[in-house]
Amino acid sequence: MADNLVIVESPAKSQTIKKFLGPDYEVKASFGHVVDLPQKSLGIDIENNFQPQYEVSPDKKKVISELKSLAKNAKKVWIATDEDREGEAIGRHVANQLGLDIKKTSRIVFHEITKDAIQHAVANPRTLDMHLVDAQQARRVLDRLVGFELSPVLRRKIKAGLSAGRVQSVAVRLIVEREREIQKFESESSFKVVGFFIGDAKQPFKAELSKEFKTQPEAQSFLEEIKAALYNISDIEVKPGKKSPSAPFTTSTLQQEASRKMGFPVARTMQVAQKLYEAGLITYMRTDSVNLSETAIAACQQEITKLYGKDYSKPTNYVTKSKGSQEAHECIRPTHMENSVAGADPQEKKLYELIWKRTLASQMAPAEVEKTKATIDISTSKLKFIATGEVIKFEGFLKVYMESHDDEDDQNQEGMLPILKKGELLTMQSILAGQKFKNHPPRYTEASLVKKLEELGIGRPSTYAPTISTIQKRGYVVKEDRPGEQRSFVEMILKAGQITTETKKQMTGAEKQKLFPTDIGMVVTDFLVEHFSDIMDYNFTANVEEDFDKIAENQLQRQDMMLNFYGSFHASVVDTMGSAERQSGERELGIDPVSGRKVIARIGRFGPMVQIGHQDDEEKPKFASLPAGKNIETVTIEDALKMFALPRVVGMYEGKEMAAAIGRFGPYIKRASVFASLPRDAGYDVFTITAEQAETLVKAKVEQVQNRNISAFDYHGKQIEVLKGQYGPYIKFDKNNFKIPKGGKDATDLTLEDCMAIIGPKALGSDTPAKSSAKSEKPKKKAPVKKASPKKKK
DNA sequence: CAGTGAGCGAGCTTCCGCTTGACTT
Repeated sequence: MADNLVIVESPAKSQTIKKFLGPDYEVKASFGHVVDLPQKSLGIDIENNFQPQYEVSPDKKKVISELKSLAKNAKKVWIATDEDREGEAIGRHVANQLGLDIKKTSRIVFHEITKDAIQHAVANPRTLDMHLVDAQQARRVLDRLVGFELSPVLRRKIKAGLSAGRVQSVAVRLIVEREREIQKFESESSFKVVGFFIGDAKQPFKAELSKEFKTQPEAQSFLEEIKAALYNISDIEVKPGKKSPSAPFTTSTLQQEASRKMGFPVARTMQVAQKLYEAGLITYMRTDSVNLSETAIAACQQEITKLYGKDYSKPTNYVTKSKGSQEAHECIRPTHMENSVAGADPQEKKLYELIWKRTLASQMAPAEVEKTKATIDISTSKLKFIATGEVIKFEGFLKVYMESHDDEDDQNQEGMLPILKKGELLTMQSILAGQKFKNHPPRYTEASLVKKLEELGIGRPSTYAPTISTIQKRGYVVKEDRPGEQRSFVEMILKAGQITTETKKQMTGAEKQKLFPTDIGMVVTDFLVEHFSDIMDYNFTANVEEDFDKIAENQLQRQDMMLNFYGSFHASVVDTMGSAERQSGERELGIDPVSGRKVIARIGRFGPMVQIGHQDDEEKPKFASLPAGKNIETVTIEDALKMFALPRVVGMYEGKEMAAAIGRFGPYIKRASVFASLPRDAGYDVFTITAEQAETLVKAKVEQVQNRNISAFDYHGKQIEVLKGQYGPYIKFDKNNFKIPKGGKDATDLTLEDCMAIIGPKALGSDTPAKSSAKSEKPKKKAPVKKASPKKKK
């Protein structure tokens, strides 16, 4: 039994540290927080200085009891949790649970896991910082109060199942406001003029006109003006420039780059990184620090020198600049720089490579470039053409890594220019004046939302991915692809003294894996902004963080901060609960020309919808769902009226009606009891699909269902079916599906006994032969009765 | 697989941050 027990947060870390400390030290993990507020109640004694009522988290009971018994047998316990607000609190809570004397317990910290750092830490212990712990308590209590008091307001005033919080509600707000900006955005177009020239070097190059024209006539008259012009280079400017590498990865920048370069959702990036971390291949993946340990810097230097030579190495220490960063860890980097390839599967390998390259590049020399700018005079105009080019003189870090950007299409791809001389006369090959449209602000991707949140200091590395998934789970936001629209644009070309004008078409506005607010998301945001503007303020977190810092520095008492915040907050909760009207996002679209009744869009019990008429009218209102891709704010009366035309009878097939409608799973054709989905991307439309097309779909579906059955058996009055499914044959029994094990019999050869074996005694269930036939009939009778009466009506 | 659409309010859920598995598909 070791004399010393060291407690850290992460089990993967404990292994490495144990190696550095030797046999006298046992290193164990707390697995994060060990106590928390109760899950199902507020757990804060508001009257009594907002005292939190912490309890051991259910999944940590085992951890605590194990630590307790180890601590009993150890001579000394060291608290080595992360050096930040949360880590200090974890340390305190662990010490409490183990019954240690807080004032005497040794607290050690390190920011990197190297032998030196750990040994230095052990040689310089301190005690737990209770002010820092207090700051964490303030953070925890404030988040709980906000979440548990706001969520019920939303459920009462908007819809069941909703939630609000300091982080998630602001994240949704960002997306809602961006969407409205985009809706409001009116794309202006202008005419950009590009000339293609050839000089003495006989190598064509292009140059842009220094001015854009607002209208086509302006652009056209310019082309007329220069029809017979001569061009010469009036000036050449050559400037050296530098490009520096980016800092090594933090959680947020890793998520952004993995999203841009590999298309990973943020949760996947974290899962894959976790695997790499657990395999000991990279450092901790939840960090806001860009700091590299000295040993890591040295390892990079060695690797760069070996691979590319000494000139490419430039050891650099980066400084973290993000708001509210706590820097308890290093940046995300490979643990062994000499391994340029690592990882167990293709995703891990790709992510590792990205991390390796980014880390290495961060320690490499800047790239040196030469920027050339040539000004071209036009003999018949005062305007000038400008040609720019860039030549890389020294690759530096670009040899390894090039960061990508969100707005790729805005970037001017600066290419090479041929050798040009001042005064050189140029031959104009052609001049192109093309209509260009301004783009609306981009919608957020998961990763760009994380970037924005980090800039605002909202959320932490450990919560970025969960937050993104929460706002989707709550139905505030959806991640979707949206098809673009066709747009026509004008292009004029001046060539050999002739101007030709052409109208071309292009696709625009297509979105891939972008975040869109839902109607619920918009209504909730509007409601919260109206009634709780301070919490919805983008600076709310930054402001409370200042207070937390003051608490940590003993310049502010936790109770004072809580009192100050809660007084006005709770008052607005009570006020809003009492006085605010129920919100449904109702919007009047217009008048139905047939009935003369109002057409409105609103959120109903089951989500957004359109309706004709009002509940209070004598005639009952008619309801329909919103068309795909529309929401309450964008739906038009035409869209709405179209939806009321469904289900639409398309025609007859063998004496029975075929109807087209849109259901939960998209558009479909129904004939008798057969439902056939309209295949996507096949150009079908529920409103226009013909009887012939519908018939083909129905026939195909019927055939598919017939082919699906391989065999069926009777098992005490229940069916065991062997079916052909999308992913191969399977067994269906009692509404459950069972996989047929590989390597066994063919699905077609399975007997009843084989099927029973696959289903297993547990799933075969209670209706065993042991029970009397009378008993086994009972549930059978009950079942259809239950089905017949709709379960929701009460 | 493919429907629904009110409101009261019992009873349940809800927050953010720190960590991994134990579960399904």
